[in-house]
Amino acid sequence: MQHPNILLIDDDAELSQLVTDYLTLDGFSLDHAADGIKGLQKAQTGAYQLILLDVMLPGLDGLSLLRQLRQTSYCPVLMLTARGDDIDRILGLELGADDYLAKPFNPRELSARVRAILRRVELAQQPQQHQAPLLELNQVTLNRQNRQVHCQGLAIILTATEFQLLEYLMHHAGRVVSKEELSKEVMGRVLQQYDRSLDMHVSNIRKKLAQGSDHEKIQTLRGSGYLFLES
Amino acid sequence: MQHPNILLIDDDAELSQLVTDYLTLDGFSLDHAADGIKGLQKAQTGAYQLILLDVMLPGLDGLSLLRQLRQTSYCPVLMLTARGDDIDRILGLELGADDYLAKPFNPRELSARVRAILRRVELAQQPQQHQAPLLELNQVTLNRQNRQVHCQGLAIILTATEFQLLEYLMHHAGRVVSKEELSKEVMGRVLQQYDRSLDMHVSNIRKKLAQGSDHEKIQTLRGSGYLFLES
DNA sequence: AGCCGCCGTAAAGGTTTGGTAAAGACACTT
DNA sequence: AAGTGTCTTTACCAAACCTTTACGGCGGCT
Repeated sequence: MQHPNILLIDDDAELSQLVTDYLTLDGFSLDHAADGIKGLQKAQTGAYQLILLDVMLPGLDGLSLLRQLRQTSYCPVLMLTARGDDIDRILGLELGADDYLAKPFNPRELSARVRAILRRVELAQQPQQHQAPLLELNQVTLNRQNRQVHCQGLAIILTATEFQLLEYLMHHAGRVVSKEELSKEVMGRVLQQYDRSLDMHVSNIRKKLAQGSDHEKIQTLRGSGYLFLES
Repeated sequence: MQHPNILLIDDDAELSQLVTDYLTLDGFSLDHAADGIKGLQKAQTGAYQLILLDVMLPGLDGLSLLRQLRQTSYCPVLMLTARGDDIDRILGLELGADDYLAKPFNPRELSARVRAILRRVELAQQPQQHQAPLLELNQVTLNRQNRQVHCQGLAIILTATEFQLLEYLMHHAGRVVSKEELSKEVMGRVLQQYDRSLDMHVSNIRKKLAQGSDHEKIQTLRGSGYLFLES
């Protein structure tokens, strides 16, 4: 990657300028947002390889922003904290920050951490490298970039889970995907007996897709799983 | 792979228990070693699909262990580091760790990274694809991917059990397969006296295949079993 | 020929699976 | 505190499925 795009979300103008200057010198492209609302909007465009996020923010605090962002994006996030912030909470259970740095920090250390995260992400993503941003199959168009789905031109509004589920099915179109696999890969948990959550999501997706066309798209193979039909 | 085996090498008993519990819930089989020496011995058995390795260890530190392991094994390794460890050195060129995670970490992130690594390894091994997705014999085409069966171009709808049964017979075409074997392998139980279930399934498969062609495909060897004819 | 055991299969019976409405749980928003 | 959107759980139902039952055919054996 030649010039990784980094989004800096911080309301301290002086610090922001410093960070921007330093990281630009190190070969990164910086973009900046000064409050949480604008920051979230920019972050959700998916245009960045990494996000530097201040915890203390006007508009929308860093932790809330991260939580919301995580519903739609796995973009790596490095948190900028004040000394004394609850580190455990930031990196802890429900939130998925990748690293943190306490202010005031040494710009060289920031740069080193940024590079470490980017290297890690690159390693982890090598297989999926060339993932098409657009899936188009059986009258259904799924756009990974803006997370929009259309069926015969009609916009379909899906929830985060529904989108991921449909994405997984379409990505493996023509192949039967077991409910176990779906549960694990999409919802991140092992399918338990009597867990009907997955069925509900499929049901809801079908209902929504049916608005655009009455042609069956997701086939049930009783006892085996679901299959997205290629036509 | 049903339950990937993971070896955890860490001397922190509490953390080890936590990780073991969490990953077990996620469908992994965990084994544990509390010091570097035992860890290396276990790792070298080659019984694991992935190794979680703490850097700070009694007996033999994680980096040395990794170096020694790498002389004989390419098993993927995820390093568990303390914050502030020299990430560059861990992931760097000479040592072959696949990823790292700084303590304290989010168990969910650990699980996600574990799955990411396993997926990557699985992808890399796919070229050898031991299971052909398509079986084609005696005018019958059986597609494992989309679970479809055709006979002379005509689509045949089979139930899950029927499909598995036909798959097994076709996979062993030209050899007589005993009813005991079929019952065990396909329906997962030993054949009991007066159990006619298997016969019924065969009967139903025959009936469905007959829609596509009147040529006999599954031969009965009275007292011995069934045989899928190669032509 | 007559008997016995194995197999084919129609039909009946019982079980499992999946679709879906509705209610609950949870987090975030106003 | 009430409202909203999302995910999960509960509950009911129908359909699909598997197994059992029952009867009949056929082959080998005496």
